[in-house]
Amino acid sequence: MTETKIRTRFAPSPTGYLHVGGLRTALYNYLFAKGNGGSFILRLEDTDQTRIVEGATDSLLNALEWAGIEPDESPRKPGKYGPYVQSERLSIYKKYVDQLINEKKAYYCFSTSEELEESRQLQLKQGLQPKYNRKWLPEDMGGSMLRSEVQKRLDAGEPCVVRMKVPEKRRLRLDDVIRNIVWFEAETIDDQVLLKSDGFPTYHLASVVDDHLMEISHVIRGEEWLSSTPKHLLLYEFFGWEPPVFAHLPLLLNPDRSKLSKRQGDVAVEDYQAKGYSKESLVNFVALLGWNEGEGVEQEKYSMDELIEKFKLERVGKSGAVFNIEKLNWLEKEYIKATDNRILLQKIKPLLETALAEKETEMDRSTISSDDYLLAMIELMKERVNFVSEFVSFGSYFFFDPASYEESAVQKRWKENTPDLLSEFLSVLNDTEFKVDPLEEALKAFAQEKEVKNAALIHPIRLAVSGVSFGPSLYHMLEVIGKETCLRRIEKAIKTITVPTA
RNA sequence: GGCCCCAUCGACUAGUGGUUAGGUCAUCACCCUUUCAAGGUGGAAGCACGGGUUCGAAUCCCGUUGGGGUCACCA
Repeated sequence: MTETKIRTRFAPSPTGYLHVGGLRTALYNYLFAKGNGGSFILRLEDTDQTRIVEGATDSLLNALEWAGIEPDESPRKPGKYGPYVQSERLSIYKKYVDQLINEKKAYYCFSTSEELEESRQLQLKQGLQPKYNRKWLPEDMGGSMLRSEVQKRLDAGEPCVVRMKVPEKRRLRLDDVIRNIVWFEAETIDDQVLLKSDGFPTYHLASVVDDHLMEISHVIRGEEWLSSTPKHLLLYEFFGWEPPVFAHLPLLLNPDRSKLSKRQGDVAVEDYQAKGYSKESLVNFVALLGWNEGEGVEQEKYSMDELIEKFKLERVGKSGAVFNIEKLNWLEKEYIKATDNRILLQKIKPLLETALAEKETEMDRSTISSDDYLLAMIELMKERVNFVSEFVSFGSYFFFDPASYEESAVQKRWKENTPDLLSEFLSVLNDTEFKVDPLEEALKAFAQEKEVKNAALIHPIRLAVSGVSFGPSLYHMLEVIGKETCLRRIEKAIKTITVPTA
């Protein structure tokens, strides 16, 4: 028995950005292909000329590449990437449409959109389900329209479309990997347009023809396609082709459980990219929306390689999944904690350069730009940040003197005796080596001598040095930032902060 | 409205006739602690409803309800 080669595809239309739902669809197709020694291809469905958005193709390609989902083959010249493009294949579709017409499985239709609308309204008024009425069905297909009449109109160049002739009484059976058996009655299916009056195919025709010609073995797509699948099944039958295996994925939902949409938050991959999410966390997160390993496996973090190894189409669920950002945030944080400091360093450098270019700093630029300094800062901050960008924003005091002091912290921590206490402690600090242990010893000894709690020094010093009430261990922070800067900041704080009046 | 899909904690889910219904995120409490995190421990929280089938249903069947998708010369 010969195994059919696994081939999957992702077939977006270039109408904008890559939707996170699209990302998941692409990912599942990719994972399934890779995990089964198959190929994954990319196909641009640009058959609606009116909806094409300039730059959309590039943004789609970039997002996919960023996520690490790369197609295996390309119709372009060797060495150059590029997806299959439907608008470049019009003659192919035309050929197959002609075949269907010759075989009386499709027919020309000259109805105008006004007529169509009128007919729809009429049927609605009669309480009927609006359906296309086959006024152009030729006599040799069971209609009353003369072939010669059709030909005459065609010759006159009258605009027309081609519709498929859906059989009267038929039950169509879909065997879906995820949804099992689904039955459809042919009478509920309209005579779908296959070729539009501008000569472009509709999605239905183009995708069936392409999936066949490109030898796609598994069509893995969103559930929104489920109800048009019987049309596709019929087309495979018309052509005498073996249909691919279908798998209709559950939808991604808004928190209110409607289909995930703009309006209720970000839906574009590039939005998440811009917000600073890493590809690892986004891919990981989206993979878990509808798929899991099962059988008591408690793993939450998966690398792309692990996903390829473990992904099983059969383990994809049936019900829609809410795109819950909180878990994504948690994953992002997990990834930062698990990332090597040197890799984080590379991610932070460009961000820091931008920040330094925009702002004056009283610190030594060569020091704060040095790898050693940044690595030390990363070590202190990595389990406190939510995004890589926060190393620079929340950790700004590693690079800039505080421009202001957190109001509530001043209220709470800056007491009447604080300025005097700090002034005195300053000279102690001046004689202290700026290392964690000596700093801690010095502070505790001083507090004891002055008969104050450690906290009476710790909190004000943190405030003076960082400007905020939260952050890493004080002693570690002081050590990294260094004596010169710390002393300068404490002096400045003593002069600047006014004791709050109770 | 027709057709189709779906239904376990707030969210993601495990579970395929017998479980104290498990895990993760979020949440709450406590511990650790100079703060914030991180970490540790513990808690609250769920089988939509109604009928069957069965000795026994989250699990199988039917119905109800609810949610969603789709009904274009858009994909």
